[in-house]
Amino acid sequence: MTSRAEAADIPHDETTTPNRLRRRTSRLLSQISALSDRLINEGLAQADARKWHYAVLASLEEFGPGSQAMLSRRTGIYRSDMVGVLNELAERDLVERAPDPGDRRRNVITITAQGRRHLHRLDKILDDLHEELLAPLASAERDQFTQLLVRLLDHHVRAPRPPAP
Amino acid sequence: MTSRAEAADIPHDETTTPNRLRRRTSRLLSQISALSDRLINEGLAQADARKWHYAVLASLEEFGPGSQAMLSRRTGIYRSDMVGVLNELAERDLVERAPDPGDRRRNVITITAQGRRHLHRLDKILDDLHEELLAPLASAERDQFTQLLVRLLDHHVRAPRPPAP
DNA sequence: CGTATCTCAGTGGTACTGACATAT
DNA sequence: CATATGTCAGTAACACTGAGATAC
Repeated sequence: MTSRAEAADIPHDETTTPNRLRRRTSRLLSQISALSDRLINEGLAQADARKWHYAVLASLEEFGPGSQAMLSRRTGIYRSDMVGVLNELAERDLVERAPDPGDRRRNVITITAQGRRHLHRLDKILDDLHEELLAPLASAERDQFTQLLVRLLDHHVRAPRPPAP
Repeated sequence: MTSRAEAADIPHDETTTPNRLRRRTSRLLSQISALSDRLINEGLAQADARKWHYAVLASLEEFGPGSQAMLSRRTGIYRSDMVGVLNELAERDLVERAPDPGDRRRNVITITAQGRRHLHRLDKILDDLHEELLAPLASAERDQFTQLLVRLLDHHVRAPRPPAP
């Protein structure tokens, strides 16, 4: 009698139907983000890396050496968490941490040759993972998607709340 | 001398420039998702609610009463976490939890009249929060964005990994 | 028997806060 | 003095695992 109750568990294709539960953008975002994070972390784990490793190494290669606070702003990692990430990277000889002679509060973080090689490996891995993540989207749609995300992020990072005039 | 070093911390408008760090979709996703989660949780907190509350109540109103396992599948909340969410909702008299006479393993969860009122309040709040979240996007772009998210989620939920034929 | 349900206990990574010493 | 930096300790919510008891 109740044996058929399970059939309707997950709602079927109703992408056109207004469906509050499925269409709340915030819900979609967190579900897909969780999915994406899991995918990326699993993939990077095979190279003994985590996603923060990539963020820091990429930032170093693109913008050059910098202090921990600067790296923190570039990558979005809190500066209290940056310490641990840099510890891991330094242990693996992927970055070097040296005191800044010009400002003795700071450390200057530099990517090593080994760090560069590692970064390029991670880039390859991430290419594959993104291919998997974005599989259902055509190339133009992927660009569109990325552009929309960039605009959202820019808006909120630059104007966290409407500034008081 | 070093006082101007901070000026270049955060890269400026380069949405057209290929920028590995900023354009990795997975990074954009988790950053925006974190942002969105914070926004939504702050907003819902003012109504003594959390996002899971909304998911469960909305699911109940749209699809009717159901067991905890069914709710779990509908909302994406793990069965083990559903227990706590339902405890909170039941404490507030927003749902009722009664044993299923037809299957004594199960509880039947039903939304109460008070739960419905609460849900509608949450819906209003969420409308405003989404307005804020999606502020930089035009209406058509919001729909586009949502559609892309839906397609991504559907793809990965229905085909977690390419199914063995 | 195997499987599904509800529950609880616990883990690990994450975002974030607060505080401290040191230096500018 | 106020502010910036690197560090550490700790919190809360979250995604997820595992196991036990009960019922199918």
